[in-house]
Amino acid sequence: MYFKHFRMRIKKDIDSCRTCIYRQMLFGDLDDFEYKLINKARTERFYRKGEVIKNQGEKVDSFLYLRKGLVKLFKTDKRGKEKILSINKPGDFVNLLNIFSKTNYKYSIEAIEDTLVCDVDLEVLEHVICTNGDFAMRVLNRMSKISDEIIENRFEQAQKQLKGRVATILLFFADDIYHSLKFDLPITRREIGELISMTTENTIRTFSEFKRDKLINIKTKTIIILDKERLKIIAKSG
Amino acid sequence: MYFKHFRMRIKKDIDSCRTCIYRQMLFGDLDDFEYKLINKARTERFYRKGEVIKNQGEKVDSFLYLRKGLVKLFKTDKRGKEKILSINKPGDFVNLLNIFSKTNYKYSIEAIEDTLVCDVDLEVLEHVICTNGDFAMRVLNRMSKISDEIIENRFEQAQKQLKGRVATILLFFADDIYHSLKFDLPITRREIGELISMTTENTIRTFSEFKRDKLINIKTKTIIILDKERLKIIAKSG
DNA sequence: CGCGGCTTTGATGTTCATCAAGTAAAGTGG
DNA sequence: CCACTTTACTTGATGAACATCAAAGCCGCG
Repeated sequence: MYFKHFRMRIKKDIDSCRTCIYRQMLFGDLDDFEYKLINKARTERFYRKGEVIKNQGEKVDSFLYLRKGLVKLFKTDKRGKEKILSINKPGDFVNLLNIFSKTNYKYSIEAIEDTLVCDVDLEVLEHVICTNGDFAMRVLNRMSKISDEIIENRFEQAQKQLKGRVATILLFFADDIYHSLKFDLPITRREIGELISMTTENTIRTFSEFKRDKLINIKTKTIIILDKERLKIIAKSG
Repeated sequence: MYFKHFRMRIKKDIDSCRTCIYRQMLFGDLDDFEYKLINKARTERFYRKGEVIKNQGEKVDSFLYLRKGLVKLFKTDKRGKEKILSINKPGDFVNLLNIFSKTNYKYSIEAIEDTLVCDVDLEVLEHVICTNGDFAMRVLNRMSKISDEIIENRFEQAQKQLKGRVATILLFFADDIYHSLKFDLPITRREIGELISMTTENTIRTFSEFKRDKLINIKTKTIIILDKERLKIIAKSG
């Protein structure tokens, strides 16, 4: 694979963290001493598209948050088929829900675009949680919100059939990830299928159908949303 | 409904809490002062089968843990159809994953057997979390574990088809809930369908098929598992 | 330039939901 | 306690949604 020649860069750039808007969300209210502790325990890592960040089975020993790029969380079943659990974007606390269970990763994490991740040593994070109750509450609050979202999302998606799910994922990329009606898909059709629980063939068929109906335009990886309103209706009603 | 004539009992029996094995799991290491705080904020509530404990949309203002009985968490979609998210048994921290998000219940909770619930005022719980970092860590650990289980469960169930899911739910009742090969179903066939995402009719059909194949015996609500090994194989392979 | 993975389309088959219709059981009211 | 109503349960027939299988073109890359 092409990224094998690439040497992973690890940065320790305190200034880039001080100005990081994502940091503010969780670490914003820490006092100077705690902040320095976290910052010393923090590593900034860069991954090329396609690189694996964590492997299913690895020990969970750090807290990850995504600064730039895009990652997918996925699991492999016995037959070797993958299923994508979620796609995370900048600002997401990728593994927050699972880091405190003292077990190994139950899923893998892979960069699907060139990605910058902040990695905070878990022991240090736990130390700060133990000594700063308000910070602990913020972590709990964040975890609950992530959990709320997952429950709500699953519930919504479960009622939909294929067209609705494809429409939803297209709007997800357009609105939540790229903030544009035109974007390049960061994943293959097979992966989209793995994400919304359908086969590659039916993913493609639905794409073709949307193109026929002038909802979108497709040129291999490039998608242009032509009729967002109708796509929204399909995404909602199923 | 028959329970309308029933007056809800609220108890404040400190001794029953001191000896409560479930309490130990989370509140075991609190010091005397904190323990008394929690205990004062605690209410023990009894619900008859069929009673609603929390309604979708209600404010989340307490932490619930189940001492006796059985509850279901469910959501209603636009068309009025219900979907059961999970069934909780004694020892489960029913709403732990969601209580810190400062929003309202995204699901309803209903007793599906006569049920005893401990209800701890959320503000007091949060106070103790803020002042006791080790306790905060135990809460975080518990949340992560619940989350791990949900992810794992969903992943397993998603690969299975109807027979596998029905077999799984039968083993769940036999092994995890009643610890017996013979038990009375606490929910209707429709509800089983809502729990494993299939129609009432197909739930029944699968039951009938299992009966024909001498895997189980059914007499309305009463189930006897005749061939657990074969049932396990079906549950696993799908 | 040829190999392997991605993409595409069509044909076929399976799984499951929906519809219909009837029986059994359980709650309700006189 | 019995008629009445409602809800739960059951089975069969039909059709829709989706997976699977097959085959071919495309594209990047060694």
